[in-house]
Amino acid sequence: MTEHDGDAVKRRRASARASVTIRDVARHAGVSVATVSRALRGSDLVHPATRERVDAAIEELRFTPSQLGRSLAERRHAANGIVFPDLSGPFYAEVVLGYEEVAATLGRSVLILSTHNRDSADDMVLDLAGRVDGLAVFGRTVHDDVVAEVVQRGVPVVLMARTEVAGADSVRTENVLTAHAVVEHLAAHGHRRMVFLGDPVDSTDVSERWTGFRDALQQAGLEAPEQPITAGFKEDDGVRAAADLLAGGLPDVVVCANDELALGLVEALAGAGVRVPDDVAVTGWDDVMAARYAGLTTVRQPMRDMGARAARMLDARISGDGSEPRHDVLTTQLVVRRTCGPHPKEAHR
Amino acid sequence: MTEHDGDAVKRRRASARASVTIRDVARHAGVSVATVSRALRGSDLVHPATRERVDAAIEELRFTPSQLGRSLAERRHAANGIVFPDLSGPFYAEVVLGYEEVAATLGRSVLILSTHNRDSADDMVLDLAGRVDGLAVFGRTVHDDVVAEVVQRGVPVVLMARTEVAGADSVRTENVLTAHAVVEHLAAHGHRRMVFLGDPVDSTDVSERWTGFRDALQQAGLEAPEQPITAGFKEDDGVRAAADLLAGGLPDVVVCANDELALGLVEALAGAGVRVPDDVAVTGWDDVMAARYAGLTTVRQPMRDMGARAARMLDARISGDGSEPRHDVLTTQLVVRRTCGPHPKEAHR
DNA sequence: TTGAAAGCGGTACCAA
DNA sequence: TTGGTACCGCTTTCAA
Repeated sequence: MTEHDGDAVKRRRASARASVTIRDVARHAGVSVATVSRALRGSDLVHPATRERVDAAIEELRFTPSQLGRSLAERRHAANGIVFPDLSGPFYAEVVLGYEEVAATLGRSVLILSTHNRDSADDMVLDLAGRVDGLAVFGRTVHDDVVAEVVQRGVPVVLMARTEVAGADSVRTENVLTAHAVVEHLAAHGHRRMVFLGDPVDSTDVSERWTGFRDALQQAGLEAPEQPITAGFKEDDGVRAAADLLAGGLPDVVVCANDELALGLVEALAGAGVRVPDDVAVTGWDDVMAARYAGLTTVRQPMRDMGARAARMLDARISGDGSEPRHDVLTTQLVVRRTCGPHPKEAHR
Repeated sequence: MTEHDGDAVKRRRASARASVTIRDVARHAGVSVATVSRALRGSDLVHPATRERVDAAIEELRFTPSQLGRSLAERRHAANGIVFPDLSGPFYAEVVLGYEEVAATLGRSVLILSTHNRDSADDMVLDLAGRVDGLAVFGRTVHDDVVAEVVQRGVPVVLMARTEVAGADSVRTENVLTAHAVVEHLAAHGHRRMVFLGDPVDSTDVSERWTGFRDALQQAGLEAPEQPITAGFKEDDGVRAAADLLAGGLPDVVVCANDELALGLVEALAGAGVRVPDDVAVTGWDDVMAARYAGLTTVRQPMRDMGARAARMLDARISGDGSEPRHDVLTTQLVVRRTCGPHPKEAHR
């Protein structure tokens, strides 16, 4: 009776998901699970004839090894994570693209998470850290101590577009030199009164762009505003900013923290009858696709390369590279188009 | 001696990654692993005092439960996958966004994979299927039999922008009606000779857009081309198409399979001195951000909603919904801008 | 070359 | 309320 009950339980359990396990294959092929495992891994300690029997059994039973069992035994996930503040906009897609491509080539799956600055972001990232062999973290997503915690747990971390944290690699793009280049270019147009639109508190990138902008103005002997005009990252933020600018009087130039902001601004200004660049010049940052069609002067960043690099750095760490953390800085370049004003000598594109 | 060796081995193994396990916590708190597990799961069969001891031990040992062990025991991954042909372009990002957002809310991680029409795509998807509780597959990524195989294995699948496969849910956007709307709108402009740019073989979407286009022309009593002008999905493909069109003689309108193609075409035509829409009208499909700034007349699709819906469908299946497969069709709408020609009566945007 | 068995880190049933 | 223990599915010694 008891025996019978036990059987019933066992059967019921098993039927929960009728997955074929390595034991089924072993039984079917008349060998041990160890041998099946070896055959699976392509070990050369398996007799050809045996291997054939195993392969036949695998085929017949349509067996697929469980990643979970495998990962648990191997103590590795064969997966990497990537964390973004948000996935919207044309900007992050490129980073993911570069990252995923490299990770896939290296045989690692990619887990993606966007925090949407939710309160639970910290927990979500910690949870994610428990599912991967390495983690890439973009910008302002979680607090430094969460990053530190992940590092502490032995999960390699690479930071993207974010200030360094002890024990983690990082990749970012150059901002200060390019901010100078932007200002110099605009000054060469004869523009004098320049303002910066964007919130330095939002990200390391914006912060660097703002200070670079201000310093460049001072170096050029031009009047630098005390403060940036704070704004978010979206087109709507640009639209709102337009209203404020119109109310407060237009400068010669508005240097925007990113393209979406700049595009929204240009659009709204145009809607209000202000001509860009005749009445006011505008520049962006990122060089998203829409910037080309809007003729927006901006700064190009190698986003895809950033993703790819992060994936490779992570791979090195996971593979046991114990050297000092690396901090790569990718170069960016000014892309001159229409919104900075007429430029007789420079080449358009 | 043997004992000593065993110990050494054990220690070496353990130090491979000094992770704290539930057994360590149990020992530390002076309880059984079962109790720790219960405390972890928030079971109310744990005495408050005991729980406190367990919590203290967890805290002290900085214990984090292993997702792997948990998943293996629970026989679930708490993760979903999503497969794309490619991640580039402003288009897919929106789908991922909608998908990830819902999945995250439902407590599932998201694994992302792009196949880049690699030969190994089939294997990559099968591998991915082994790491998730459900899979969303976009467009032409893998063969139908791979999808069938995944379904066979008991992993719920939802297809996006792709023809149905037995046993899988699907979400797609409406193409035929909108193709008619596009043609009718263009005909109202007085345009007569219309051609279609894009390759129906590339995707179900393009195929439907092409046949809808052709049928609409016939219904309108206009001459319909026998064949589309084949082209890929990128701006470059549009640039190449421009050269061919210029060589072969311009039609009144070029209806493009997607926006990037249309934008590349418009750009290249402009570069060749052809005025859009005066000399030739152009329309796209997708309504990506750049389309707004280029004034491209196009068709808007609710990409984010598609992703969100796929995630919810998957959730229902994973949760045991055994009803007949659902096939949702999302409505799309014509967005009239400049590139279709002057339209005195309609509203711009 | 092969097999037995001890893990990997949890969960949950059964008995106490 | 608790503890003992048998799994979950695979990998990898160790011994034969």
